[in-house]
Amino acid sequence: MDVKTLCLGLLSLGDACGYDLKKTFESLFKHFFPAGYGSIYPALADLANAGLVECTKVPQAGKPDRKVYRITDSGRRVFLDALNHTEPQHKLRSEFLATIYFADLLDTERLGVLLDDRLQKLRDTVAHIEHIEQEWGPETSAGARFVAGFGAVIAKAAAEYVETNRHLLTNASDAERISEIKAAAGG
Amino acid sequence: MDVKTLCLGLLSLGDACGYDLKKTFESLFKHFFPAGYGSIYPALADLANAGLVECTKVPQAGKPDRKVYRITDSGRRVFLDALNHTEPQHKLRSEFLATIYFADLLDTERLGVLLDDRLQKLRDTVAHIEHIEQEWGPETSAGARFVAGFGAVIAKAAAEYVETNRHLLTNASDAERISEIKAAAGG
DNA sequence: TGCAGCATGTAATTTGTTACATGATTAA
DNA sequence: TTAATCATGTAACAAATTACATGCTGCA
Repeated sequence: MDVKTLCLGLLSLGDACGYDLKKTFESLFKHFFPAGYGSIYPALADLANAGLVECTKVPQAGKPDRKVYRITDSGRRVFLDALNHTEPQHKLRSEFLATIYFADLLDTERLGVLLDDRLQKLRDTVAHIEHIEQEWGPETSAGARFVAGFGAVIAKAAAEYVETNRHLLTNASDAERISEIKAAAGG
Repeated sequence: MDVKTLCLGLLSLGDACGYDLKKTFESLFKHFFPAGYGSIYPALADLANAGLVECTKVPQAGKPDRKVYRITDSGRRVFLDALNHTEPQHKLRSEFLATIYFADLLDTERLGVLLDDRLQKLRDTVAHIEHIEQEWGPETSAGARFVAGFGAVIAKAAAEYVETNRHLLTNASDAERISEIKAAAGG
């Protein structure tokens, strides 16, 4: 599943132009499947080229034509097929954790900033997801709700972990750190 | 922070050849910063080319020369600099969540398989991290322990979420699903 | 006056993945 | 005899990011 396939999937829920899709990617999706214009516009062009979507140009005053895409029957089939016959991956790539791995090479101040920043981002994530959920009506799909809940739970767990364990990286001497961490692991 | 920089960082902890680094990437790192030979070997070549590491060839019987890399002073400086002057990202790309978002397009059986698979992978992750932690001696860095703990906590939280909420995707009628999810969100 | 929002894209670059290519040793 | 481990790489390909390029409207 790449950006192209996901665009196709989003179009299966309703017509949209590239700008609209970008907004969708900026809501819930941004937390687990980010994409920018540089991926979305070429994806739409490819999909149209393959006959999986159709494009209608809507003229606008003082703006480029709004190119509204609609999924075709063929597109629906292709998306269903992708959904059912590919094993979905779940990939994390954390420069944050890689950096923290080398915590003893960082000075205390820098380490504090990194942890604070991450914590802030995690809290922002939770707040953003909860905000999105509040705006959802009763028609919202179970899938969307499940995914939002997943994101919120993970971000909360991560934030709590950072909060309760950051002192292990900064406070104590090496010997103290180790015994504390061992004790924490046992509980 | 890319694979190249991370290789440099790992070499700051001790000399290694590409094969050794791959094993390191297959232990804890695989859960938050995966890399294959196709990234590691070119990375080492680049680092050597830039004078950030030095390479010593150790002849072996019936095997290619073992190319042992050692970080240089310049390499250490560059790594320290990267660690201190880049804001580390934390990127998730989940085809799994994207697929689940479209749960209502999946038949129950397929959905069940997807959830079971993910659950199994999450449990494998927890088991693997705990196995790694058991083998660690008292000299293990606080950074490594923090990162391992982080990974384990997140995987556990994810597994628990999937376990306790999967029925929302499969069991009930649409109307029942929605009220259940709302109730769960409130608690 | 300046910035955010609407609306489109292209092109270069970066990065990583996958497949290919080789080959001895050792344990089950 | 078959698979895993050790040990090296290259080359083609896929995919996404970033920077570039344009330009009107409406609000503060």
